[in-house]
Amino acid sequence: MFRYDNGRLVVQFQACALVKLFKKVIEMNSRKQQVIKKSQQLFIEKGYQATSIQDILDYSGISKGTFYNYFSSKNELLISIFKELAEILSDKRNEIMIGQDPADLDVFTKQIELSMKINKQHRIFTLFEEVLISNDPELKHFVKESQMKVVIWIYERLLEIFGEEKQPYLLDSAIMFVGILHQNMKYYITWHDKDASIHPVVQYSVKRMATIVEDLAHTREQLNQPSLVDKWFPNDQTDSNRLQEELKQLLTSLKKSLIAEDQRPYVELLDLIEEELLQAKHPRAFLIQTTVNSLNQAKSIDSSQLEHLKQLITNLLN
Amino acid sequence: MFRYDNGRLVVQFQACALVKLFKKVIEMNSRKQQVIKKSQQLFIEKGYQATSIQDILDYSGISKGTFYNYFSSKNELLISIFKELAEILSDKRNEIMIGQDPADLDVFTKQIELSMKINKQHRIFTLFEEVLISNDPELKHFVKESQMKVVIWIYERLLEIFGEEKQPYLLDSAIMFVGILHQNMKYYITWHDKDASIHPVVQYSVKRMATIVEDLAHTREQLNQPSLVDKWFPNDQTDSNRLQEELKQLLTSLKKSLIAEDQRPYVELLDLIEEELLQAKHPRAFLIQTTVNSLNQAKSIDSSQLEHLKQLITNLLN
DNA sequence: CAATTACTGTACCGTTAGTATAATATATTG
DNA sequence: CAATATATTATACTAACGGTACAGTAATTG
Repeated sequence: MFRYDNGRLVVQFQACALVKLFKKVIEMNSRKQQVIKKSQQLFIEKGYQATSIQDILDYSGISKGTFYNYFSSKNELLISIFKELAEILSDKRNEIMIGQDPADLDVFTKQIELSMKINKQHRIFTLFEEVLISNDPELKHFVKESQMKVVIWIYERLLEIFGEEKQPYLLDSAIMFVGILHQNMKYYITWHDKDASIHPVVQYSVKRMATIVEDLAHTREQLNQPSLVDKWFPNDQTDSNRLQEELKQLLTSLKKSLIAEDQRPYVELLDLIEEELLQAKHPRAFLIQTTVNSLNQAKSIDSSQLEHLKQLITNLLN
Repeated sequence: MFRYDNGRLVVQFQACALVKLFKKVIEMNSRKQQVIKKSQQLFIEKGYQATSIQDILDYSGISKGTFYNYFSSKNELLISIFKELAEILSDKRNEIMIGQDPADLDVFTKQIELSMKINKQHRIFTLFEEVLISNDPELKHFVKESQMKVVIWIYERLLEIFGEEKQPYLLDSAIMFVGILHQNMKYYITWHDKDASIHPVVQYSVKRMATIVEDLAHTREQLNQPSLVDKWFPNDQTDSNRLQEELKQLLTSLKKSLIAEDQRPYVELLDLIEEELLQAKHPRAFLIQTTVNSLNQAKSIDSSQLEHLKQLITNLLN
């Protein structure tokens, strides 16, 4: 499987074997995921505070030792859950964007509606609120940053939708949109049927936001300068984030065409690239490079996309 | 002090003596208030969860037995604090309204700004959030109801400001205004100087809300019917609330004129009426009646106002 | 097979909210 | 003033929690 060619290490094997190797290296599977899943269920049912570690142990069928082998604390478990959900959310949002006009307000509405659905399912708001309190500064910071990221994502989408000329007012609009949306959701859910579609709420909220954007552009009133974002998130971090977003979008699009062509194994390869590149603390360039090379064999991936992918990976790895 | 006149019990004495009697009957003073005050300080500094009961005992210099004699639990203490703050807020809001046009948007802005200031001072948002989590259903319900009351108060103010013809859209407007305001506050505070005036934020938020109201009236879009409020708060309760609000406004106005005329003792009498009428579980009609009667001697209170007061009290007591 | 690794079980620590109670101080009342 | 009632203290206690420590066991791997 490994061999030297002119002093350079070369790895060659089928996609399947590579997948196996990766799965082991990345150790993303196993019971840890199970524990996350189970505790997530418990948190949804009972809430974070109300769920004791003993509950989690009983429900997942592991011992305390194992738990603290996986997670250094209950809070760290919660962060893991949040991160996973954020990943899912981001993936699905990108999926919606494929082949669509980024400036289409309806696409944005669909993305928000989906986010709200997942939020509702997993009680993310409740968990966030529950945590904003906790004494763990790390956890607090994580949640605050997550919420900030949501605002920034919306801000950047609004930029695509309303264009550069509205830019000075779009950070304010994003902030207020989040407020409108959450508050509307809250009361709509308490007053209407719990299983009622949230679509009207989202649509209604988006419309209000659009009105606000127009109004702000007209009255030229501004509360927060969009440049404040850079202050909070250092430039290189936002740059990196942007690259990550771009990569994710590209990957989702590639995956879709692969699935359409019935070339599933390659999808797994893409998953593994994403995994190693975005999740691992120290991505192993060598493994990623190998995987990308083996993508050459996939016919449904055209060379320009592959070039784009390689470019993104190089940028992300430096 | 007591004497019988034709078989009817009559009480006659000066305002001062009456005040003393009341203070004892109502037992509102004493160290309990001190404990509330001290623990409030601790909650502001350290947060609710992070403040242990032992901290409160040490800081207020009482024993555990006394604490649990005053409050049945830590949560109940928190409710006491909330109730007191709500009282203060309501008082100050009414004070602002005296002699002003209820339809003036600037008056509303001032009321909101003041509420935000007090909220900021006492970290009410944080405490509310901190509590939304707790497992105590009573506490949760209390907080939710409090937030709902804020929305309803805003809704009723908007009704005064924008008039009946906008009524169908004012509940939605109130809900979204709360979202806009809170969200704007949150990011404004994190990005700007902590001691910066919040006036621009409030003004900005109110303007957006006004835009939304106009837009809704124009597009005729509605998410929540204002009648839903009655569903949540039974009619008699909202009626009672309205009476209470009216009483409070009248009292604040009376107090102001009394202070202007330098007749302080009567102010205390009014305080005691309010105390007994709105706080006590079973207001003693007899005591209130007596107090009101002794108000006849105050020259700065005209008879029409006194009649109004008597009418309100009768309505509230049945 | 041997050695590393993953996992279990149990006992333990410090802290927390809340209970119980006997002793003591402070008011109230006849 | 003295008897009584009430308010307060001090202390010891319970049960639950998050988290630690560690010796023993099962599974995996080269």
